[in-house]
Amino acid sequence: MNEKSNSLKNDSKADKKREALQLAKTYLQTLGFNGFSFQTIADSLGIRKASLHYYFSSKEEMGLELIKDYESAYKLWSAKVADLSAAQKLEKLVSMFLKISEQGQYICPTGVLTSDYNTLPAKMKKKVKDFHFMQREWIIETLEQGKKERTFRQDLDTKITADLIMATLQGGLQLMRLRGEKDIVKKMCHAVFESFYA
Amino acid sequence: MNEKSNSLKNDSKADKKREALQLAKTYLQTLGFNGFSFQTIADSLGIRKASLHYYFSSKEEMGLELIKDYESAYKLWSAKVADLSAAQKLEKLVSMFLKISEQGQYICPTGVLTSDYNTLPAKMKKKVKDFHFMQREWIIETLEQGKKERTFRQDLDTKITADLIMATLQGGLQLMRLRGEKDIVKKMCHAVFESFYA
DNA sequence: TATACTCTACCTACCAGTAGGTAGAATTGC
DNA sequence: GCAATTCTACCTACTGGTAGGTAGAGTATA
Repeated sequence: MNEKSNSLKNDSKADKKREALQLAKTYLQTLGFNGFSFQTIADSLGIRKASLHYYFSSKEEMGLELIKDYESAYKLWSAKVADLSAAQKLEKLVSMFLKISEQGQYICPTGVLTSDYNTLPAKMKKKVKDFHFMQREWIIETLEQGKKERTFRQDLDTKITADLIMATLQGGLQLMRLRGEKDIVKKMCHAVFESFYA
Repeated sequence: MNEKSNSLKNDSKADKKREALQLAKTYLQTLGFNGFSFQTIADSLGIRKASLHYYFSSKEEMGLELIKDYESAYKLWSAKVADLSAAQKLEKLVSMFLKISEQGQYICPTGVLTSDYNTLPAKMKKKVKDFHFMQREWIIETLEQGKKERTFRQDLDTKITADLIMATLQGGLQLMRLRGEKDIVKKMCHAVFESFYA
């Protein structure tokens, strides 16, 4: 009475919420936060819009969970690359963004949320900022690691360089969307990274 | 009945349309194309929403006129700097973006429209692309000018560098919005431009 | 009087969110 | 072991509000 019914029900329990969040991520990164609605997700999921409110009390809350998801994914990722050299870490960072861009019209979550920033609910604004500073901190630390490892120039301004990397990746994905040429982000990043080396 | 009424009415003739377009630009660059409505503009303008349809048959058409405006402003600007050196031209380009960023929460029009791209009407998508390629062409030519002038490195890849400049400016303004630090765009650009010189 | 401009009044479609209900599974009390 | 109850995972039907857009009347100016 459990083995069999489990196989039937297992996937339609609490991970329907996960499915919804996954869809929301797709829509967020392709259409922006104001570009999709509960209806959009409900239709894709095959349930009613009202039922989504069973999982998320409001769109704002769904947005907050979305960012929390991105954050924990980033933390997981950075733990996985923790033992690499600074140069390798940056290479992996670019790969991650390249993977985003490969999925067609996707752009990076922080980029979308920054564009939509002024229309976002207050709590989401704060979360977006926090997420940004988290990513920035990681890049700064990685650049400092590279200086200690003597692979990066000692006079590298890690803060400005971190901003530069973020802007390049964020802006790069957006150019990619417009032009469809998959390799421009890679080329751009390598043009930037060149100047780091000692 | 004319002298006096003129001073009162003069500005409310055909340039009411210009006023509307100016407001639309503000809203576009702060809230995105889906972040404002005819209602928003009508309220700010002190007229009814329906009256706006006298000037713009649809929001799509208003969007198209908006981009046309940006385009002609860009052409005017590039004509004005035509006689400068390549290095000076790039400096002026940065100044233009800095001026945008100074107006608080403004980001660059191409950046916004790229973020909203997938929700845009077809004709607007095409216009956005055209505008992008126009800007790109200008930067490529300017970089080539700099190579001829022997101020820029001869092995500079003008196409990739043009993309890099655009991504940096576009992404930079977006970081600015999030962080509020006005000088990061300037610093980032100078960090990039450094590597151009011979 | 003609035309330029703005209005009221309305439309349909969609938005986020709420009220209240239900089938069935899980848990509890005896 | 079985009935009473509660919880899960949805549902239908609706609210108030906004979106883009239209028809046609009213008003001002030349």
